[in-house]
Formats: sequence, C-alpha cells, structure tokens
Amino acid sequence: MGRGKIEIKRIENSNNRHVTYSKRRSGIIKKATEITVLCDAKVSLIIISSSGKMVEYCSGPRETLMKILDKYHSQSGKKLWDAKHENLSNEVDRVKKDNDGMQVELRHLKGEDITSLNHMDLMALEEALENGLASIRDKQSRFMDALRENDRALEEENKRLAYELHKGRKTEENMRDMEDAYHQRLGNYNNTQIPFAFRVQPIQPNLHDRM
Amino acid sequence: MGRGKIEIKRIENSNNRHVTYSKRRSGIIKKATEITVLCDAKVSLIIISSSGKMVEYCSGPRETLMKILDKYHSQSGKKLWDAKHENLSNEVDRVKKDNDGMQVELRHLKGEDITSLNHMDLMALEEALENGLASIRDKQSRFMDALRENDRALEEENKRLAYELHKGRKTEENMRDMEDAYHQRLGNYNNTQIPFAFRVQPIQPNLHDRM
DNA sequence: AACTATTTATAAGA
DNA sequence: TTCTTATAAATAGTT
Repeated sequence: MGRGKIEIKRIENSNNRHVTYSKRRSGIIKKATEITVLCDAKVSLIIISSSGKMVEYCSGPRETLMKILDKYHSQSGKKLWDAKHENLSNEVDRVKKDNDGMQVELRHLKGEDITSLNHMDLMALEEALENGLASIRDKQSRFMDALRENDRALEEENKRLAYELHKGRKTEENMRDMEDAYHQRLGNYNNTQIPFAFRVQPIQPNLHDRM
Repeated sequence: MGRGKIEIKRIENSNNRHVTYSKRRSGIIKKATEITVLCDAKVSLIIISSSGKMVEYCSGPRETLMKILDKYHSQSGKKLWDAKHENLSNEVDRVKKDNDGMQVELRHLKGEDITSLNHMDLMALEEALENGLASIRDKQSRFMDALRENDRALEEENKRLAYELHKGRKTEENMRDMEDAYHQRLGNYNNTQIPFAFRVQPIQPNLHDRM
C-alpha cells in the first residue's frame, strides 16, 4: 500500500527502515485501539525497535497487562515467571553468601569468633589490623599537625592584637576589622571536630614483651 | 476501509462484531509480522476476544516474550510481577545495600578510603582496631603459653627418660611403652601450627608519643 | 514532516 | 464461516 509494492523482508536502507518503522508502529497501535473499541477485545502490544526503544499499547488503563499475562500464563501453559523467579532466588543466595563472608571477616577483624583460627590466620589478621591502625594514625597525625598550625596562627594573631592594643591606636573601624579576622580564624575548625581526649596504649601488651 | 465508513465505537450487532473481530485480528497479526521482518523490531502481541479466547503473536522463537517483558519491566518501572517477585526483588536490593555497607566498613578497617572521615570516626575506628588487636594478641598469648607448657612437659619427660636410661633398667617392653608415650606428647601440637616468626611493633608510632 | 499514487485491509453483502 | 468486491485506510516513495 504505497507508491510501489514491497517485499516483506528486512529493509536494508537504514533510513527507510526507520521511517517505515515509525509509520507502521503507529499504524499497528491504531489498529489495536480500534479492535479494542469495536469488538471489546483486550489487547497487549509491546513493540521494541532495533535500537531498543520500547512502546506499549495496552487496552484498559490499569494493570490489565497483568491480567492479560495471567491469562497467557494459564492458557498457554508456558511458565513465564518461574524462570525469572529462579534467577532472582539464585541472586539472593549468591549475595547472601557474599554477605556472610564479609560478616565473618568483619568479626575477625574486631577480634570476635577467632577461636577457630590457627596461628597463620591470626598473624595475617594482626598484620591487617596493624596496617589499618598505621593508616588511621597517620591520618590523625596530619590532622593534629593542621590543628597545631592553626594554633600557632592564632597565637601570632593574638600577639598582633595585643600589640595593636598596646599601641593605643584603636578606632571603631579597625576594631571591627580585627574582630572579623579573629572569628574567621576560629571558624577554620569547628568544635565538633576537635578531639576531646587522646588515646592510651592498647590494653594488651604485645606478646613478645613478655617472652 | 470497506464498503462504508464506520465509526470507531463498539459494534452493537454481535454477529458483525465477531466477524469484524476475526478479520481485524488477523489483520493486526499480519501487520505485527510485517513490522518485525521489515524493520527488525521485537513485538509481543496478545489479543483476547470478548468471549475470552486468546491469541498471541511474538516475534522471535522461544523465550522472546520473557525478554520483551524484562525490557518492559525495566523501562516502564511498572510492577508486573506478583508480590512474591517484588519481595524477592526488594530482598536483593536490601542485601546488596548491606553488602555495600560492609564493604565500606571493611575498607575503613583496613585503612583505605579514610580521607572522608572526621576525627570522631577515626577515633572510633582506632579503638575498634585496638580491641581487635588485643583479642588476637591475647589468643596468641594463650597459644604460646600452651606451647611453653607442652615444652615443659616434654623436658620433664626427657629427664625422666634419661634417668630411666641411666638406671640401665630397660627391657624390650618398657622401651616400647616409653616411645609410645613420647610420640603421644609430641602430637599434641603439630608442625603446621607452630609459628615461624614473631611479630614486630606497629610501623607507625602512636601519635601521643610524639606530642 | 507533508504529499499522493498505490497497495492493502476490510465492511457489507452473499 | 468464507468469498467477493467496493471502498476506506495505510503507507512507499517522493518532495
């Protein structure tokens, strides 16, 4: 139906193919709505283009598709869901296994459930923990350095302020300036980040200290 | 398209309606096969008559409908699967989330990805690591004690053997007895469990040592 | 995207 | 149902 008859086989020219796809897609959907209305049929129509874009027609607005698929399931006898169900189940199992493994690892790192471990395992664990501690203490050390640097800067500022005061040269303007600068400095580290205590040595002395 | 134009509304005459249904049904299916072949599209088409009889067209041979419905599921986001599936799906998501959380925790305990942590977090982490180390070193210490105790017992046994030998009172029988006892003692700890080296101090000195 | 010559689908009749 | 056929609708090729 057109200027010329065409064979029903893949249209090789990509541009033509896409144009034809658009035209016929809307044609089919129109037909689907028409048979739905004219003959009160139920229709589910899903079309996916070669590029993967999907369009859908479904008679009746709501979960009609579900009903249609239920009917499909019961009438065709083909199990449409079981396979999918099984896949999901397997995935749950797999991910849960991962989970368990990590949970054990976490507990071991926290020193729990280690009665079953042999000496080699314990050594590896100890090394991992030491490395972790090292990284964290390094990071903390940098943090402390920054704090100290801030401290030093504040002290300097204080000295400058004291000097300015001593010189007795204070007007309303430069007074306000100095306060602004001071508060800006203070804000560099807020209270919640400042440590409230320093750590003590590990509770348990190292083994070789006693040997 | 026919001898006369018709309005698109339910055909009241039941006979006409069924005739029209038959004709249009085959028409749509023909169109579906054509767009499939011409444009290599994927099509799923299910039509159910007012009397409940279902016909199906699906491009591609076997489980294509499954794939099409998967695509439908992922692209439309509509819940197509029953409650069971939804529950499984949710469980997968939940467990995966757990997984991610634990993975992060593990990495933190190993001293990785800690740049985003603030001081409080680091302190907590440090404490957890110290506790872990303490447990593990305690366990190792008990192991060592057991080894030493075994050692001591062996030494004693040696002394006793030497004494027995010295007394020159050895017959074939009690010789065999003594050897049995010796081997039993040795088996209390097998070679693979015996440590080959002892650990050194953590690489990084504690922060407060330097302050 | 619009146009239009043709092909195709189908409504009504048998 | 199925066939026929006049006519409506869809659309291939073109602009």
